[in-house]
Amino acid sequence: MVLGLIELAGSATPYQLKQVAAQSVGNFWTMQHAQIYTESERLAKAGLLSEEREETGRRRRTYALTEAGRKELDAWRATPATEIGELRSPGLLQLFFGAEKEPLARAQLETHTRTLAGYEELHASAGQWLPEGQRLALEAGIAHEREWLRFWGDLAGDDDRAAP
Amino acid sequence: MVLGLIELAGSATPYQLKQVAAQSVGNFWTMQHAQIYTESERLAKAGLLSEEREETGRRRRTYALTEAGRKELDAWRATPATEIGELRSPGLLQLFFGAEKEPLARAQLETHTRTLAGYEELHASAGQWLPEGQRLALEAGIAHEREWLRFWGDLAGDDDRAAP
DNA sequence: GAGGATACCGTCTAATCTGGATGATGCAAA
DNA sequence: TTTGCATCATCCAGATTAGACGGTATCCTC
Repeated sequence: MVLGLIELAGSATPYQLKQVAAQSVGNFWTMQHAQIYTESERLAKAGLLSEEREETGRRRRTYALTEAGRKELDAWRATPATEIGELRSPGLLQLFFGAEKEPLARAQLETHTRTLAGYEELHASAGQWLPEGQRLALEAGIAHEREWLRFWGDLAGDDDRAAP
Repeated sequence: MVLGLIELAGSATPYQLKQVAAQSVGNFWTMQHAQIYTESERLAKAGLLSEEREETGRRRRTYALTEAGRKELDAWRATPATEIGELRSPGLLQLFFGAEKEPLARAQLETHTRTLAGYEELHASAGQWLPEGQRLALEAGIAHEREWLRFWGDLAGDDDRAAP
């Protein structure tokens, strides 16, 4: 992720990476900011990033891909992942262990609705100018949010239909 | 998760928890086995679990919910989560950063297909006897797997349609 | 009934990651 | 000038991960 972000940015400080990540890839793959710092350092030590540091003031470190870094990134991209990841939804966990459907569904609906709205706005405003991979990832996010809305929506409505 | 699993089992050793988790909740929320041991220990120390240990041989520890543990679990269930979790799909990450669509989609399709088949089999064979929450969670998993199949299926087919 | 294969089970370690605090720098407005 | 806010880097304790390791029970074979 760090290599990929730096490729997109050309060169960047860890702080900038964190900013960029927060509004893009961070929606489905997160890293703590502290980890971005240590990871950049490690990658530099491994020769995959070049590091340039301000001598004064903030002493920011600016990183860029080295030839080895670009190769590593390409190699990673060229090896299609077979793992599928986890859903890891706290709400689903509560449902699994017997939480009441109605209030849970309402709470989840609210957040998912907001998230979806944000994605769709981004897609409408920036969709056409995004690199294809990023646009597709965004569309995947939108599709899954819609799925969540369907799912929790059904649960929230259940009681109304069942009660009478 | 540990409290919930122990409630379902009545009482259990960490090893058993790991087994049960692996085939159920573990599909969307994982924990390393080492962590299940330390977590059980911590919960016991906090008074939420009772601990009974074999004096000889394997010296297994068997845990059960205490009154405080049941209360804590109930409290957790009664506080609907508002967070929505992450998708965290390695394949999506590669797509985001510009990996080639075709081979990636094929690789992902294969795993997702197998996962979905497993879920559906489970649903067909055990669906009616599962507690409602567990069945619903399984159905959520199935729905999302279907979504992934749609998504990667479109990508795998893209080139065929676009090439000529 | 000895020996070995295999499954069962718990513990350990190093490396990494998390959440959040801390504190410093730079910039702009009052 | 000072005050406030955004920017930025580092640090820490505790939690988590991956996987090795070692011991215990069971069962099979000769």
